[in-house]
Amino acid sequence: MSLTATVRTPTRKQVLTDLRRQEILAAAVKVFGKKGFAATCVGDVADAAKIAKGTVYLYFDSKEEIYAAAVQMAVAQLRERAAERIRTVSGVRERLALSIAVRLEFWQDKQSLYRLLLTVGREAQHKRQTHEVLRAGHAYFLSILKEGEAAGELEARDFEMIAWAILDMIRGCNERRLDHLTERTPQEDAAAITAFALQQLGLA
Amino acid sequence: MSLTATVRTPTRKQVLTDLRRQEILAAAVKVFGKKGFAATCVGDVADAAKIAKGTVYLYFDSKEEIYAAAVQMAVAQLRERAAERIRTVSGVRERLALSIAVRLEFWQDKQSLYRLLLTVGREAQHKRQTHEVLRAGHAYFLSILKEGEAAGELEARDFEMIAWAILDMIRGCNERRLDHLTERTPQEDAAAITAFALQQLGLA
Amino acid sequence: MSLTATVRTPTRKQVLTDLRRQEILAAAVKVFGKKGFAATCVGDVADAAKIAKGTVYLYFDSKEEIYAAAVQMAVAQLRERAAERIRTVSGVRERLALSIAVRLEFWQDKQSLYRLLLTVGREAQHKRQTHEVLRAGHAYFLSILKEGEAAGELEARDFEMIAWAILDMIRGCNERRLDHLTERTPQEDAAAITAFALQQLGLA
Amino acid sequence: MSLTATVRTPTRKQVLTDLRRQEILAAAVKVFGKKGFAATCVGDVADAAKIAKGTVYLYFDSKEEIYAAAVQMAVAQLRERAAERIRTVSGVRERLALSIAVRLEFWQDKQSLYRLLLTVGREAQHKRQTHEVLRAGHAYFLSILKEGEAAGELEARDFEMIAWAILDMIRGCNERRLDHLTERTPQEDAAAITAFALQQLGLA
DNA sequence: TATGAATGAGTTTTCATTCAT
DNA sequence: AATGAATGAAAACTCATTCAT
Repeated sequence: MSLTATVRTPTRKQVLTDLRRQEILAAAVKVFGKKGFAATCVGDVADAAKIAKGTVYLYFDSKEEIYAAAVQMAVAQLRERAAERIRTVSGVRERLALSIAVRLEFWQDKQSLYRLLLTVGREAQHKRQTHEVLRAGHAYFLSILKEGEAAGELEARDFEMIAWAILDMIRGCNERRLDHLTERTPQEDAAAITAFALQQLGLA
Repeated sequence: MSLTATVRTPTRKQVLTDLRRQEILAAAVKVFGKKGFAATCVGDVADAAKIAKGTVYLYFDSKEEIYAAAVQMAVAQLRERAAERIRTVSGVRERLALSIAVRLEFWQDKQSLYRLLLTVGREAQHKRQTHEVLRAGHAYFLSILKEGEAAGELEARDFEMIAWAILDMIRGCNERRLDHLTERTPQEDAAAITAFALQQLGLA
Repeated sequence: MSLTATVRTPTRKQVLTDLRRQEILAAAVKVFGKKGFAATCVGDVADAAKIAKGTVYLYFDSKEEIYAAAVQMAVAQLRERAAERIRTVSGVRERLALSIAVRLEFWQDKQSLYRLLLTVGREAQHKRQTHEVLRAGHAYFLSILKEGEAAGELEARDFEMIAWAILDMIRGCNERRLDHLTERTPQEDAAAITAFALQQLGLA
Repeated sequence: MSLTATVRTPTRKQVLTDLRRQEILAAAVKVFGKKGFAATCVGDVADAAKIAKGTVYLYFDSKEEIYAAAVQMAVAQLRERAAERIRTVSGVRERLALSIAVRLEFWQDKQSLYRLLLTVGREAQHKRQTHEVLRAGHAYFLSILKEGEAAGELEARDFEMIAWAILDMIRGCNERRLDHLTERTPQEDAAAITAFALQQLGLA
């Protein structure tokens, strides 16, 4: 009960609590992604996290809250990773190619996370969050194109539409791979989408 | 009890039954689209259709069957609409333009139906049905392109990928309109997507 | 609206009503006997009677009432048929042999009726009726034995018990035949049971 | 957390689980016996066991399984009881007398269990299980008789039929006592049935 | 009188959440 | 803090009964 102890204890507790929360969220992402929100029961999450059902409720108030936190975590990871590789290159061609490639390769080993975003992001109560992610992606590609125009690398076109088209194709390829509807690699898809975009931009 | 009456009776019953089914399906589309498949209970569908819960089961064997029928109805309607307009034109350019336009205009007044396909189609147990719809759409555009090649209107390209890209862009535009993320009209979107496609095909 | 018409009409109606009731009961015996009371739904009875579900309720107030009437009918038939053949013979041996044989042969073509009595008669609310039938059977065999004693054909024994034993064996044989647990004919069973009884009575 | 505790823990859990199962089964026997299988709902069983409806499903997968377990329990108890007393005697007379007595005395304080077997066993879906019980009983008496023949204590007869007759009489006596149609004691009934059997076997 | 579509209370079963240990 | 047995509200589905035609 010394001063130091009093100060440290909550911190240590906080760290442990956060760790447990992360473990539970990782498990939640896995099972929600596999079976969807409604078809997943709290017991499934607990099992996947190798803890008891009751323990889940020590860290989250409800199933809803678990889900919301899982989505939030997924989105945060996505943004962080995506931003990280892009700054290393310059020029429209390279930045486009890399941005597309990142968005296709990133999910390779995160299928359940992607599945979670797809299934859960569709549910009414999470629309807003999903829209934010989409808008951010669009803004990002738009900025590449506009900077290209500013740098004289591109002529003015309907960049808005092209940016959406790029996102749509990325999403389509990702979903098809997730659902085993394609045998192409992320790299092959990235190349095709990039070529597609360049042709629209008159850079082919 | 005239001969005609006797002959018509089963028809009349059939008509009434079909009407009820349509009513229930319309209600189902509405509530499934709003709350998702899992979060909607049969009572909700019944309430929306203003009938008793048990009555639903006179027309459908299970909640699953209602969903399947709703999707089937939507797909059938779309196909019919598409087929009826497509007969009026010939040539790759026109067929492509029209097919894309139909797929964008069709959903204008069927937003809850489209929402149903989006949300519910994502759930694990309905993957297969969703995939069928996607594959059918892909096959359809692919056939237009291949016939164009056979007719000498197009040179050989990666038609597979182009067909998927068209579908991806259509889907993206539709979803953005559904979510009020765009202010473009279906016609404007159709024109843009068609232009994209033609450029990829070297017909721009 | 003449006097005759007024008098006749209810009679004619009554006859028709009774006929319909009989038809429905015959159908009820069949399906109740096959599936039991609880597992049979009114629709099954209606189907078996080839009428509409609603029509059943024009002749009976409830499913319970159908069942009660069916049991009553079954019991009445049983008594009538059993009594009919017995008076033709005299002497303990013959009366016993014939009484046993009748009770085994009677059910040969009335399996669903017997099944009905077995399954339904077991249910709590129909205990009393079932007991009446059993007691009547016991009283009947007891009277044969007592008359035999009075006539000097038999020495005094525990006739009560022997009468019950005869009934028990008859019932056992009937049930085994009903359930296909035996390949013996009713006649073979009757002979065996009669031999048993005679041995107990010292007449073997 | 001693070694013993660690070793015992699963055992303790198992014991508690078994206890609960027994409690539920006891309640089930009571209500099934009173109202029959179909007319009893799981809530009734839960109420009788003074637990919540959902709790029942922690110990049994379905209403069907409860019934099956109850019957199995009854049969196992009967067998155990019979086997334990039968080892004390030898010779056809004694084994027969004892086997019959056990089957009559056993049910004295288990009326609702017996009622369960009677009422529920009659329902179509449980026929098979009931038949198994009957066949086992028959096989048991048959084996006593055949061993008696092998040991030279009995001459060959229609043992099949005699074994059935014994079972039929036991059943009749049991049912009459259940329904208050008799005032005899199980012991008196046992003596009478045994005497009956011995006379048929020429051992009287 | 006959029909069978409609009803809604009742049944089995699941599962998020609580709480005694 | 951790557990998992217990709870009971809610869901899918059934079916006896009613009633408009």
